[in-house]
Amino acid sequence: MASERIKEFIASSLWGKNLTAEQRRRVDNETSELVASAGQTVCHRGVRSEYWYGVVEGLVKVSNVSRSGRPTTLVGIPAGGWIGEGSVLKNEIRPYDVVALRDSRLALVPASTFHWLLSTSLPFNRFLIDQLNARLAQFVIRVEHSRSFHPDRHVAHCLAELFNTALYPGTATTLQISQEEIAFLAGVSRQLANRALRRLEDEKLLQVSYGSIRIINVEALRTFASNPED
DNA sequence: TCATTAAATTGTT
DNA sequence: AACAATTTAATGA
Repeated sequence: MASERIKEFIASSLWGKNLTAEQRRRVDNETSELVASAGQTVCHRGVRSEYWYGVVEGLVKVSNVSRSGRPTTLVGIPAGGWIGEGSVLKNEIRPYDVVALRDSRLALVPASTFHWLLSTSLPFNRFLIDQLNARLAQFVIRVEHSRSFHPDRHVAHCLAELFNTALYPGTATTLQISQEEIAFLAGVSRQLANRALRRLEDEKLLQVSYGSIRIINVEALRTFASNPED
């Protein structure tokens, strides 16, 4: 049985709020909670995907360590976001690690519950389509950026995605994250991330401080990512 | 509460 | 990648 905290999280989530009372009762019953401390791997690569994860508070990343030991972060998920539906849908071995970037609280929806929702709830399906579509758009833009070397734009885009209110309604304007992690997230060097952040601060799009950033204008950040004035 | 030290993060080459 | 500078957290008087 989920804690009050988790119940509230589900009830206010983009898909949970549209379930019937009966459906929500079942989800509440079957969802569990996981508290992860900073740096902890929530779910290891190579394990069969048993859960769909919701980020109640904190920040997690989906990452991969190459054979040569180089870490690559594919996507960051702040509070309010959901992750892991791809593997649960395909019932496959999880291809990536899910790691907590700082102390985080997660909601664990079992794969069986997930599939039941998929076959009974139209709003749930709608949410999944929106989520997958948003991810697709995110990666399409990334491919575009990877072909033209514009690290400032790219970092701006990655940050804007992190503050995407359509995907992560719970995200506050301030996020605790180091510049090093932002660099991993954007797939650029720390130097470039540092340079981009100060450029974006100059443009009054965000404010950087020790170990955290505050977004001042998400829309402008998005615009900057696609329409730089340089 | 304050000073000292270690650890984390940032700035620079 | 390496190093220096800065900020925060932890410790103990």
